[in-house]
Amino acid sequence: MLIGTFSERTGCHIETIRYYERIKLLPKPPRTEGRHRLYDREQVKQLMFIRRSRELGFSLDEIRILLLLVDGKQYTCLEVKTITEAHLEDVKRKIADLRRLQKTLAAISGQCEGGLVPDCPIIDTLFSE
Amino acid sequence: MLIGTFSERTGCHIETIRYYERIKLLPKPPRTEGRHRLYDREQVKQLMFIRRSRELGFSLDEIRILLLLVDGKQYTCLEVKTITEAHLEDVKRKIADLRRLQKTLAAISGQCEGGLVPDCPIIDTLFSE
DNA sequence: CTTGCATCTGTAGTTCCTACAGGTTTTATC
DNA sequence: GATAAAACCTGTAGGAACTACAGATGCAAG
Repeated sequence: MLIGTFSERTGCHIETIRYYERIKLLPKPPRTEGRHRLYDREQVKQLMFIRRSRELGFSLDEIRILLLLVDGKQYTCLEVKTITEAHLEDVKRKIADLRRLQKTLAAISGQCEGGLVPDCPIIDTLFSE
Repeated sequence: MLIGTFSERTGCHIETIRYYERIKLLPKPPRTEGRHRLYDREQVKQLMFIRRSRELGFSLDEIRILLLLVDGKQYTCLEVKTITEAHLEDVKRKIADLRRLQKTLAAISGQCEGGLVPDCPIIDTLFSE
């Protein structure tokens, strides 16, 4: 598949795909005779993983490590354990934060149900020190 | 409290705090006679909210809107419903993605338990098309 | 009163994209 | 098979969200 289709399937802009290739986050794909890039399904999965991880707030460097982890063979067992455990903590915290945000948003939306504009400082009870 | 303490309590770099003030995400704080910034607990909450939202992948513009939402009185009831509902969808998807990531990481970590370096392509079954 | 640390303003650099400009390749149409 | 439109190419410049100085000022302690 050409880069346009690849872009559509992954929801990733064409420019971003070329950027990821430049910084070596994605491997250099084979080309057609006219030098157009060619991708397959395997790479769709990989780019989806990258895109979603980015949306979840992981940096490209963190994603680079995650990809190597999932790929296996780049790290020793101890390193794998250390890195995954750290990420697991991070992921748990993010889930907890998102749940709280979800509740707040639902509460705000609910208050509006009756035609009232919400005015209580809900934020106070959330994301506090 | 001075900006140093404020920075510690929120986990936000001093430069970032000043940057947020410059782009009007944070209000201009009162100053001491020597022009040093003064913050209170209320602002700690607000900045924590901003920081965590950023970690969860929201843009500063989205956060600006979230802050106005939570603050009330900036939007009509219909606007509030529309915006919160859109964000709720987004939040739900993020939680689902994080859960899958959590499972993957746990699986990787688990495989290592026995001293084995993981080598199966777990990524294939996750974050696919 | 001076030494050292925190803060100040301002600017330049980094990361992660995003948007052209100007040129080539492919594909659809006549 | 000519040609026009769409998709692709490389390269560079711009934008968002920080981050890291440099050089000056404020302030508390010895």
